[in-house]
Amino acid sequence: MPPKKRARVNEGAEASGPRRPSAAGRSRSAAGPESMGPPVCSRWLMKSEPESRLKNGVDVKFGIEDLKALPDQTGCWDGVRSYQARNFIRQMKAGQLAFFYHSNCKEPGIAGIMEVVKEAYGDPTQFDRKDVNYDASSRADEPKWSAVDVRFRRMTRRFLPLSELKRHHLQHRRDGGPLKDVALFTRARLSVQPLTSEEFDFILSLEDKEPQ
DNA sequence: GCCAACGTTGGC
DNA sequence: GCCAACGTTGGC
Repeated sequence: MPPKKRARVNEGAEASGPRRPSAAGRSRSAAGPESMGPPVCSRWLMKSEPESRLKNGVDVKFGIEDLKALPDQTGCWDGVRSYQARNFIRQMKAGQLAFFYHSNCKEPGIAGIMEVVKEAYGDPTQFDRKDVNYDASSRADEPKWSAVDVRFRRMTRRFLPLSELKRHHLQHRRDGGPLKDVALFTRARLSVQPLTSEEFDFILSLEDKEPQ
């Protein structure tokens, strides 16, 4: 789910949820340089719906223009209600970049870039009875769901349509290119997805190329 | 608006 | 702990 309109300045007196002490992120620790395993992901793709749609009578529209319009161009990415997506939210580090992806709309694709400005904390909407994403089963002392704050960085120089990304994905599956395993196509319904910097950089390089 | 893919739930 | 039913996502 996309974030709400709530503006949220990154500050907040350390009201964060549980933080892993250090977790050492992805470090393959003592293993050799090339030990296999999940790729290191320090970039993200986050989906949100730019067109109006009612969910329980509430409009869930939140496109990149809506993020841009918030104070400090910063918003709380709340409402994520899938464990996989939540776990990615919890891995995010301040300063990391994410694509803003427009989903469930006339032209799905990547519209711009944002930056994580506040790391995971308890998603306030899970405790808000009036919120579409209220979760009666979540306990205040152990919030089930997490949110991050993100700040608009810039629009991509052109919109990068899903159809174009898919063409590259299919091509790369044949020739081993950078998008061969990209989560957008291998984990279709995941709303918060990890990207390697190789994937991120390749996608970004498309903005200066002809739509083709 | 249809429906495939896929995650979640709950009976057993 | 399996797996069928169910609900949701999201492209088309």
